Amino acid sequence: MVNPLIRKLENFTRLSGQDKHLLSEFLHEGIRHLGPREDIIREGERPQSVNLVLSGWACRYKYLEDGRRQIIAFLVPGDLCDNNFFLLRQMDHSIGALTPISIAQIPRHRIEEVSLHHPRVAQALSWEALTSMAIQREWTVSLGQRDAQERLAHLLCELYLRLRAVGLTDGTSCELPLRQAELADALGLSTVHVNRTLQELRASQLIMLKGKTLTIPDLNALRSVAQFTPTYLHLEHEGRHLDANE
Amino acid sequence: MVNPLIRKLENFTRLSGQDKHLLSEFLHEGIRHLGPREDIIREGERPQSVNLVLSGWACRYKYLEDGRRQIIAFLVPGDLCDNNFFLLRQMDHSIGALTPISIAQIPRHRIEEVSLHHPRVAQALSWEALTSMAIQREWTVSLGQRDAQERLAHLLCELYLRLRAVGLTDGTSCELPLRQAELADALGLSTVHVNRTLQELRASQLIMLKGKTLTIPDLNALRSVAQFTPTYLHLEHEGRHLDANE
DNA sequence: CATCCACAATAACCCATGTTAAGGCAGCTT
DNA sequence: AAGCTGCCTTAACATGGGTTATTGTGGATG
Repeated sequence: MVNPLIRKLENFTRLSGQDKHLLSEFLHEGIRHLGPREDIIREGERPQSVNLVLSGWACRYKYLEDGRRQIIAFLVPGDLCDNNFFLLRQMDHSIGALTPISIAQIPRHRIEEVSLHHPRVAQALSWEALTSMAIQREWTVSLGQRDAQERLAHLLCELYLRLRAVGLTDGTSCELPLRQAELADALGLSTVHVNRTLQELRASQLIMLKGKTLTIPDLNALRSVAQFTPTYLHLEHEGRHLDANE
Repeated sequence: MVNPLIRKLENFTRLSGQDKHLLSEFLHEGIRHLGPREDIIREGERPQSVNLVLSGWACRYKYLEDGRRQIIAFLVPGDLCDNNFFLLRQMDHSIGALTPISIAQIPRHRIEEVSLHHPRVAQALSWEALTSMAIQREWTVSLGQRDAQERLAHLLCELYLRLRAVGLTDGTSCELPLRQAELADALGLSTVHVNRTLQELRASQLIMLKGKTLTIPDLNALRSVAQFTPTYLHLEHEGRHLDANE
């Protein structure tokens, strides 16, 4: 298994052998394995290191006092959970595993060392932070303006492209190890309505979803339902252009 | 007028005289004055510098094809509009002025220089980026889970505390130069419903809002309506604790 | 000082989505 | 193989908030 972070960063820039070596050393410091519903880090804790998802899915989430839960972000292989968060006194949200997951714990000093002495890698890590902000902004747009069908279709497009960027798609399919309740908490909808909306997308032949496998037979069709524009993922660098259907 | 960025960063850390000197030099490079509805930077452009709000209000926003608009963030004095965005090929959203506004254009090389040679200032700028991400996450929670009254109350608490952090409150009052249509686009509600909800908050004596002045006679009361917890603003550093009513 | 104009305030009606409740089904467990 | 258990599906009904339309209001302008 190649370090999915390297794979992801190569969507932004070419990395030298030395850069990759540096990044692959991130893995040697301590790998944790967690099961579904276990927390990687919890609201209120003080983060001391940076967690990198190697395999499996996780999510940021926050509970309100009365039990409502919002899933704030999904984290897939190659995603950094909390880059730079050690600057803060405490986590303002929790991060939990959704599937069995393995994560590398990267000690703070390694990150700081890289950002001091390896500007190219530091830049790539900044790019990863910028795209995760861009994704958060796009979620704001979805939750504020898009209706249920657009919102769901938009999320599925995003997840498919993010997985493709780290080599985790297979033709027109990818894993989608989420329960409808988790989709609901991410989309700000009820589980019942997520179910209805999935039925609609299925009926329109826009998606197939059996078990934990999602198939998008015609990505452009789904994109147009969602008004999805992939720009915000910032996956194309100079001279390289993404064909969303490729 | 003191550089509001310095004022803001001092909520995170103590800055030396030299640090402050460095930061105040950010202002000398080019100050732009824009009127309401003028854009600071537009979706699709390639950012070449970093914009700092000195006075006035701005917002990030994005239009969907059919004219729906989401306001993604409000920017008040001391906020950096697009720190590090020059790493990206293009803006994935626009930033526009809401009031007459003055902004400093900080050239890319100044920022890079600081992050290479002045780690304390670089850390402070990272902190500012981390808090703006935290605010974005909290907006995700609001849009996904909170009903209209909670959402509005939450936003007002947030804005009041952010303004207080840069010295722009006066007792229990602050400026709120937003039209109801802008609140609506930020909250994912219709203008009609924003109006209804403002009436409710007024009727409950939770806020007073005449002209462009907002008064929150009892911040804790408004906080409890919103289930507002200020942690995510990360305004208290070691040894210093915020009294939300102070 | 009359007229605009942008914005705020209300009212009447409607619909997308929430809520509650009741099956259904597949994969474990004993 | 019977019975759980967790999740998906569906139905009936309720409601928060949207839509459309009209009126009010205060500050700018000729």
